[in-house]
Amino acid sequence: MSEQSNRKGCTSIFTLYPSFVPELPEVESVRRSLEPHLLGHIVTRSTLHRADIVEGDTSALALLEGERITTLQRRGKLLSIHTKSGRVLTVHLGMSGQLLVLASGTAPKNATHLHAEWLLDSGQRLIFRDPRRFGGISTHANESDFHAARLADLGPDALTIDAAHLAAALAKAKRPIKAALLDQRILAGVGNIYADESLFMVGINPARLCTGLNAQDFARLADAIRDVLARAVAAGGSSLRDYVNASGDEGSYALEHAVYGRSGQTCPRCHTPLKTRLIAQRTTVWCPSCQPMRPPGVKPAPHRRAAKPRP
DNA sequence: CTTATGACCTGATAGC
DNA sequence: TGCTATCAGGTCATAA
Repeated sequence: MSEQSNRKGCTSIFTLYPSFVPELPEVESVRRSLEPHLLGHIVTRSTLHRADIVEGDTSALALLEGERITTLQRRGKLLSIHTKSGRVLTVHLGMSGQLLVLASGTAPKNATHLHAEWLLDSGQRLIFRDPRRFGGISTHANESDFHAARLADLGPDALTIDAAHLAAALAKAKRPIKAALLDQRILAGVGNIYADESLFMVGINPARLCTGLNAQDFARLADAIRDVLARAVAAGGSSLRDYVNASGDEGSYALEHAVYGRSGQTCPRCHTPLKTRLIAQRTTVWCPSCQPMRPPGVKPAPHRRAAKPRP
């Protein structure tokens, strides 16, 4: 698992290494940690080392050179940097993306795969590093272009997902609920980790088809998604703060996953051996006892006979 | 239209 | 020891 490898030390004043594959909580933690270093500052120089990680205009201006950063936003797993003149630059961390803030004159410990960097008027440098290059950057001249190109196809943010939207979007979907939760057009921010965790929390089998879920299922699922993400944001934030404040230690935080990454172990709730298989091409772990294919008390629907024509 | 699948990419790890 | 095979997964293009 790459989560350990992502937590190596660094000579920067701080590093923003997500403890896990970046999903919504990790991106939100990065966003919050970057804010004090970026907001109000001017990009004095932008440098692109790999043009193919950028979608859109790759000019210095498009890469925010000379621009003053006003806000850092996030929708799902997508981070966006907004400037006073209205330009927008997005960063998606993909599988292995990192955003590093370096003090003047320092270099990252691992200086490979550095694809883009921004020198700030503070002297600090912001660096985008992404070994696997599943992540990337996009540039937009204004807010409406950014919205049309990047936000229009994204569902509402998973941190504030409500039951009504979930039910409306999925009630007629003929696919496993887990596959639907991974679909960023339905809701933005849930990946493989939090999909499995949320489904475990509400006792829904990840292979169950959306059409088999009722309004109460969607309501409890929406509650669980918000809850598990909010708790991860809080924990991830403290982890990053620990790292910044501590003397170089990586921080002791490790989120307690109930099922994710626990293949071959037993359910933390009932101690039944967990099951593992691929759903939507992703490793999926669940408890066959806590997450039955049929909810308790529900019997298979009887076959319906054709109505007899009445004379 | 909806849903499914392979490709992309590199680092870690297991096994020989 | 060094080599090879396998696995991880977010998103996109393409297929069914």
